[in-house]
Amino acid sequence: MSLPHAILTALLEKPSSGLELTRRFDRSIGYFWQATHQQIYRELGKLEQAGHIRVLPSRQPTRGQRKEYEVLPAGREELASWVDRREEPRAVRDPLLLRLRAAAATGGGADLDEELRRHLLLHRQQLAAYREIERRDFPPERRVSREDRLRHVVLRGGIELESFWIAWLSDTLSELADGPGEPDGVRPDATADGA
Amino acid sequence: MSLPHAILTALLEKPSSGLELTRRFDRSIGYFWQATHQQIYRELGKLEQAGHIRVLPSRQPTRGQRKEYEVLPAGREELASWVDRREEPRAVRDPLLLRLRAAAATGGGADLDEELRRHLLLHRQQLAAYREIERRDFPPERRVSREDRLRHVVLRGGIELESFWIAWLSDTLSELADGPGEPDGVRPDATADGA
DNA sequence: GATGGTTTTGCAACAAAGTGCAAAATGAAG
DNA sequence: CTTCATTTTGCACTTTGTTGCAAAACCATC
Repeated sequence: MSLPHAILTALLEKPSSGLELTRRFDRSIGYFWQATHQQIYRELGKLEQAGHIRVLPSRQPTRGQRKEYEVLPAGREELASWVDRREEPRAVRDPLLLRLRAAAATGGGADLDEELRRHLLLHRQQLAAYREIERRDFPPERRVSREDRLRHVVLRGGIELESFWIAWLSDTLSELADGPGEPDGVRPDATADGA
Repeated sequence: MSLPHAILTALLEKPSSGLELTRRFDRSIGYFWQATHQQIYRELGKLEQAGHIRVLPSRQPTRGQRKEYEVLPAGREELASWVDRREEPRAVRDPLLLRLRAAAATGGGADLDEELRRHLLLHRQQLAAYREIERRDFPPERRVSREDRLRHVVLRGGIELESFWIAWLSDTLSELADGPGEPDGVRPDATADGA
């Protein structure tokens, strides 16, 4: 539902071929909306048919030939109207939270800790990547344009989301680590069944 | 991918009919994984065929007749093995962040503020709901079971996620509010083209 | 005991997202 | 100039999620 808009945004920032778009979805845009090259090509086709984008230069062979796309006025308008639309906040839908709940229900999840630590590491790496981008692209300046501010707050969103995960994972690990505290007063010490 | 596991978890916590499950997906479980009743019935059918759950008592008419499901050992095992599986952290995929970026690209988004404030309100309400659940279900006690701890950290996850959104939305609103600061030194005052 | 509303279950069609695979062009190596 | 790997594009299939609608049971009322 948002993929076409993600693509329009990317193409507005810079006209690109399908492959370039794919690469850009592995960086910037993709940090907030992922897509494989297959999805992208499919959507490019639809957007072209809808008259929202067009192929840039001359050659028009069918396959294997690079095609650069640019956004047409209709596409820009569609994107602008999407921006102004009202949409309900996306509800949380996270498998990890669900898995913890399932662990509570089954009484299992012996080595959840390892998985949590693994996620913690990954989120730390992602946070570092975002911080690096912020350092590079948003040096502390006054008088920045509205556009720059928008891009910056989006990045801040990514940064704070990663920070949230890191904090939550850390809390969760320590909460599950100290004193498994069984309901019946049993104090299982180092036995591996704390999980 | 996770829906069957969400259902198994819910049924482990308490055997239910499709309709009861639907209601429970509007509360607890649904806070982390949403599903409509149609999805739920479809999935119940699959889970039954897979031998993961079964209809509880006697009557077996076809339609309109209430059916209570319970989890079978095979279902519990499937769930437990899912808990122990490794899964990559789910990447961020949020339309609102994307929309801000689109606003930067189109130069539009005149009344984004209103939408941001609306989301802020909704997240505050959700946070209040979570806090209420926490107050009711997790009074400050020592010696809680591992299961309770798990359920509690999941709820904390929800609470902190909502807190993140509230903080980010507030920051974003104030960042976009003060001095639109155009790049060329132009200071557009109340003119609506700040967007 | 027919009628009409509500509850509970479910099918069917569609839309969006994810995966596997291959065709046309391009370029390098023998 | 043939062969082979690589680049770029794209089709086809599958799964997952969403929406619209309806059938069977159940319940009340006339």
